[in-house]
Amino acid sequence: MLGKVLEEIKNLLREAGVDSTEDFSVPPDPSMGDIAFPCFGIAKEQKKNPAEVAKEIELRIKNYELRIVSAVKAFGPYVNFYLNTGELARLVIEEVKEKAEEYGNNDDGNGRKVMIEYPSQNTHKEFHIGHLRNICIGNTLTRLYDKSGYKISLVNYVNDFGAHVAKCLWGVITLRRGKEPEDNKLKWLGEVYAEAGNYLAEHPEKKDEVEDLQNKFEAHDPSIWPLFSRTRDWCLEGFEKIYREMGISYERVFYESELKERGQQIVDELLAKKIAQVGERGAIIVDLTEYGLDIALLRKGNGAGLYITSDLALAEQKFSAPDIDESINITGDEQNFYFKQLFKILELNGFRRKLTHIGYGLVNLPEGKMSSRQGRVILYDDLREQVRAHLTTESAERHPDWNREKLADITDTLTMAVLKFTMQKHEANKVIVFNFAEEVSFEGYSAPYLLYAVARINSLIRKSELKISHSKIKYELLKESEEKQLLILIANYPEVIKKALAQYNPSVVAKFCFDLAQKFSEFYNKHSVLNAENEELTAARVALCMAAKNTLVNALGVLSIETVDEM
RNA sequence: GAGCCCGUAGUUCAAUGGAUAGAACGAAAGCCUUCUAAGCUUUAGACCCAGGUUCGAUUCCUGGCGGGCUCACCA
Repeated sequence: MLGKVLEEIKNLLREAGVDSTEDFSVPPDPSMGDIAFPCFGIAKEQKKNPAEVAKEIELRIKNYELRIVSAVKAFGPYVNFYLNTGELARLVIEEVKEKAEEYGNNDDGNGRKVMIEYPSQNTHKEFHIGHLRNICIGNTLTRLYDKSGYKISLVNYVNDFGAHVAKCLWGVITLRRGKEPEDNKLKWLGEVYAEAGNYLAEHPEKKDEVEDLQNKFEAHDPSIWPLFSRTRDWCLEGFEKIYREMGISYERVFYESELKERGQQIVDELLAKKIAQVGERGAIIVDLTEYGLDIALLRKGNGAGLYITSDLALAEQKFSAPDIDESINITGDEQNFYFKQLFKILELNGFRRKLTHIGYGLVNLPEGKMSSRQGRVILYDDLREQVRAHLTTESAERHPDWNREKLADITDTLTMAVLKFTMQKHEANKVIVFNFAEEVSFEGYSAPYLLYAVARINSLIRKSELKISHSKIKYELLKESEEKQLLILIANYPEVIKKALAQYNPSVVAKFCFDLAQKFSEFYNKHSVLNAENEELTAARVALCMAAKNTLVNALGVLSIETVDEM
C-alpha cells in the first residue's frame, strides 16, 4: 500500500522529467521528510552535481498539484517527500480495515505447492530448546508461504532407525536392566541415551554389542523388535504432545524405518550406474571432490545404512505426492554441507525436482554447545515451566483481582509467546547464545512488550464505546508526527512479509512487531485517544489504533504468537 | 589442511554502496490525582585489522586475525 504512495511520487517525478529506477529510501530523520529520492544516478548521467539536480527537481515539482504528498524539499543530493498524514491515514486505515486478517498477504506463490518438512526429530533422544527453535522457524516459514499464495503440504520425517536408537536401547537393556519409567517417558529415554553415550565413550569394547543390536532391530528381529516398537511409540506420543502445543498438524509423516530398505536399493542402483563406488573397508561412497564436496559415505563397510541412505529414498517419496513443486526442509546449519552432498548425489542420479534446504543457527549456551552427555542442556519442558512460573508470579502481583483460571489462561498465552519470540528474534542463520535472564526477559525487545501494546489497544477500544462508522471518520484530523510514523509502518507491513520469506528469516517479522509496538507506545504516551480535544479526533485515533492492532496481530500470527485482551 | 557461516556500544542484536550506523539489556537522571509504569522521556557508549574497487565502503573484493560449524563408517 505504500505502493500507492510511491506510485504518486513516481508520477510526480515523471512529470518533472525524471524516469529513474533508483530506489527510494527513508530520510534519517522524520523532520527531513518521509520518503527520499536519491539523485546520484541522474547526476552521473547528466554529469551534474547531485545536489543541483535535487534542487532542480524540487523546484519543478513544487508547482504541481499535490495530494498524498504534502511537500517536497531538496536536502543535498536527495529530493525528500513529505506525506500528508490525513491522506495517508485514509489510504492505510481503509485498506487494513477492508482486508482485516488478510492484510499483508500477497499472491507471489500463484498457487504453487510446496512441501515443508520439519523438525525431523530423532526418536530416543531428548527434546531441547534447539528443537524448539526448529519448530518456531518452521512454523513461521510455513505461514509466510501460506500468506504469499502458496499451497502447503506440511510433513515430518522421523528418524526412528539408526545408531542413536541402538545406543538408547542398549542403555535400556544394560544400564536400566529393562526397568521402565512411570511417566515422562520421552525424557527418560533421552536420559538413558545420554548416559549410554557417556558409558560407551568410556567403554569402546561395547561398541560391537550396540552395532549388533542395531542390525537386529533394523532386520525386525523378534528378540528386540517389541522393545524398539514400544519405546518408539513413547517418543512419538511425546512428539505428538509437543506438536499439538505448537499448533502443528502434519499431512504426512515419513519414518526412517520405512525408507531404509528402499534407500539401500537406491545405493545399489547408484553402484550399478557407477555413480557410487566401493571405498575403504567395503564402504559405498560417492566421490564428489570435483564439485568441491569431498566424499559422501552412503553405506558403512558392515552394510549398515546412514542418514543419507534413507534420505535418498525420502526425496523420491516426497515427490510421489501429486503436484509438489518444491520440497523444503529445515534443520540446524551444521547439516548444510550434508545436504549439499545429498542434493548433488540426487542430481547425479537424474533427480530433477526442486529441493531446498534451510539451515538455521543452533541454540548454544554460554558454556558452549548443548550436550546432554555433559549434562549441559535445556529441555523444552523445563524451560516452559520456568517461564510459566516466572510469568505467573509477575502477573499475580500486577493483578491480585484475577481469579486462578484467568491467571492461568493469560499466563499460558504469555508463556508460549515468550518462548516463540525468543526463538525468532535473532536472524535465522545466526547462532543464539541462550542466556536465560537475557533471552527470556519481559521488558524491551520481548514478547510481553508486544502483547502489552495489544492489550492497551484492546482496553482503548473497549473504553471508547464509540460506534465508529467508517464513513464518518475525519482522517484529516490526524496530523501528529507519531501518527504518521505509525501509519508508515503499518503501510509497510506487506513488504515485511515478502522480505522475511525471501530471506527465510522470521526475525524480520519479529523486528517489525517490535517497531510497530514501539511506535504505538510512543504515540500512546504522547497523545491521548479517549481524552482528545474532541470526539471526532478520538474516533480517528481509535481507527488508527485498530489498524495498528490489526497489523500487529497479523504479524504476531505469522510468528504463531497469540495475543491477550488484558495483561 | 579444505569448505561454509560469523566479527557493529560494557552485553545481546539491527540496518545500509551514500545525508547524523539504529534498538534492547545494563549504567545515570526524570515521568503515574491523566486512556494498563510489562510503559514513556533524556544522557553516556560501537562498525576486528590492512590493502583494493568506487566520486563515496561499516556494507562489495582480496589477504590477515579471532570465533562457530562441517569434511569415510558419527548423528
